[in-house]
Amino acid sequence: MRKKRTTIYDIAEKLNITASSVSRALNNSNYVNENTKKLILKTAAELNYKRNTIASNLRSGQSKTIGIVVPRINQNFFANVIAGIEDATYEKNYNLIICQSNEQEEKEVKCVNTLINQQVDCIVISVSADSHDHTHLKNVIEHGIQLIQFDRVVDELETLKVINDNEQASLEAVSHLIEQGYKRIALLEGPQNLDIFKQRKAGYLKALKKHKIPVVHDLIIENAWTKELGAEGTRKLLSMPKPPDAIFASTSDFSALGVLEVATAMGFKVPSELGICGYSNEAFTEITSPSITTIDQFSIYMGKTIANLYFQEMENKETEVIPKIISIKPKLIIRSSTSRKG
Amino acid sequence: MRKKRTTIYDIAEKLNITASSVSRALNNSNYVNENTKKLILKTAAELNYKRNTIASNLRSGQSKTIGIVVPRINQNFFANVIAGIEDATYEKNYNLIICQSNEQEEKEVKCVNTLINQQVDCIVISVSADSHDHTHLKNVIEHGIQLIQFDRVVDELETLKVINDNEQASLEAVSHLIEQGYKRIALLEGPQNLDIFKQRKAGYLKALKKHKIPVVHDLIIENAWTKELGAEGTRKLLSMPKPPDAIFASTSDFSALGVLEVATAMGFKVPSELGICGYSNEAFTEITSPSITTIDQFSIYMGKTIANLYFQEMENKETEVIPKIISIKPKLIIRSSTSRKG
DNA sequence: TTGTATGCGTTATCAA
DNA sequence: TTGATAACGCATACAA
Repeated sequence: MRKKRTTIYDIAEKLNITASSVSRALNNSNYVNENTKKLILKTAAELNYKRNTIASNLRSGQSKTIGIVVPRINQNFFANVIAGIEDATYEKNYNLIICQSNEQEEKEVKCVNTLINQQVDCIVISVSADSHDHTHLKNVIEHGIQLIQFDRVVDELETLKVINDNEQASLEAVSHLIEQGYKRIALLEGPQNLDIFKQRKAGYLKALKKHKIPVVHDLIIENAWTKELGAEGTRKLLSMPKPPDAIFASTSDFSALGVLEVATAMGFKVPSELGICGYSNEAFTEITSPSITTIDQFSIYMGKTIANLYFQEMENKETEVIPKIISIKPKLIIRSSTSRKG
Repeated sequence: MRKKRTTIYDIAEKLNITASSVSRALNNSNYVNENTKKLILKTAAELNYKRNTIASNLRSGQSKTIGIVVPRINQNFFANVIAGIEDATYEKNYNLIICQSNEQEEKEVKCVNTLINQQVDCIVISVSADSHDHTHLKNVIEHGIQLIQFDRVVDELETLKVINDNEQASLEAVSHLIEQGYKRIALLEGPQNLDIFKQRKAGYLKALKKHKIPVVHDLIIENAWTKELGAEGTRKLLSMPKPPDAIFASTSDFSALGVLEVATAMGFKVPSELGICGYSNEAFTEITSPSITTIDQFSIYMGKTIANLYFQEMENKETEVIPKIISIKPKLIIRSSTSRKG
């Protein structure tokens, strides 16, 4: 069923020249007669010739392909980062191979290996939640493949990194809550083996300390990073004898949504009796009632940054000093769910 | 910087055998001594050998890669379809190359050509809004590459297709509105060069006809397929001397959201004075107030269906009759924005 | 069961 | 400016 494709030999044969000349013309080399070049290009178009990138890649030893591994493709943040990367790489004729780890280390390892097999030039990864062993990532480096971590990074691995300043963002969010007069602020935290969640917690603690508010450990709920878990944690919190007057869902807006739903169901008024702050600026946070205060991570921009970082690193090998870690400052988006003053 | 990778020759050399034996062992051929096979596999692991998929693909003439072209990666529906495809193809060790056309025909053509160059085995595409010429798609077929269209398909192109039954879904949605007592039902329609939007309009017209409601052309708003355009159309509709009592935003939930915002701002009560129905079951439709009635397209399932369709088609070449078009019946999700009866 | 030889389509090097 | 040839790494038909 697969018909034979036109190759440079077909073109050469038809024009009574050699494949080398055809190859040169197709690559716009200067060492071809202008007229034969035109003729070759014309014939190539007539024969509907398409370059065999695989053969070309095998010969040249590079694939012009970037591999991406994310926990889930269809999560807003990741989809946006990928879109950003695609945008920036498209112009340079790079391809993207996308894999999702489904938050499982085992699948993550398989994905990474596949990408190594594929001879990708660069692997961009945000590690999965249950990722603990990192030999597969070291392997990437050993194979001479550029490794760029983003968002969820493994700190001890010395690679290029593009991250959000999570601690600062959390600090600002919690400070904002305090300024709004909230005094018992609860934290929904994410898996602490992921640095991003550690940092968000650190920002929370820092804000409390800065404002001399004591840390109440009962107000910190572990592993509340889905809507359901967020809801569950909220039920617990709001049933306490002294419930919190604000909840910082540091894991995600989904978790914050869980908070909002439970709070509303339990008759707590938002924001007057309970302040809510999420994380990620998912589209829906703007249209809930009340709308949810959250933190924008500039995800598309983050993708573009990742791509450009790679290109820079390629171009100036050892000629320029390149920052190894790019930290993007997220932005606190203040909305109704935390606005009880002016 | 890129170190030399281990090849089958390195393994062969080390074990004093030939590359063919190594190749056979690595491919789990039966024509290798069990012991040497074990030895080879062990040595391969020791040397951190990774198969060069590019070379392998060049040799075997197939790439085990599926190319995907969608208007936007970070749109919920497409992200979900891709996630579904990834899920189903991952087990079979297929790779995905993802491109976005940004709704531009020119970029779509470039994407498709890149994928042809990459020797992908299959191209999965949902055409962009301004797509008119389809020679690039015919080209895919001419190159012996399996072409699967989904959602936004070009009808006249005889390829495998996975679609939603848009007409039926719209018919049900509008019928539901009528049953709820709405009498002047407006339609926000999408670009009519895309079949999906034609079909949705057809469903709308069919429902009116079925219930003997006359078509009022002023109630049909063209090209209202973003939140902004939906809002604009709604302002127009609700300013009419005889405004509609329901709006079917057949293009998307975003458009429906625009309707809801404008309606609320203009003081129309939803659903009592104005019914609203969207399309796609975006996550946010569940949490607006009121929640929005919409149509679920089973996007992840759609992705899996696409992948399985490809595998079936590959396996039973000419042995079985395969349906060329798979139509998935979307589901009407009735929520508050249209519920004014018991 | 193993080895030999060849080709997949392209490009780089060298010679003409 | 063009042509001949080798090489990228792997897989397979054929011979041994």
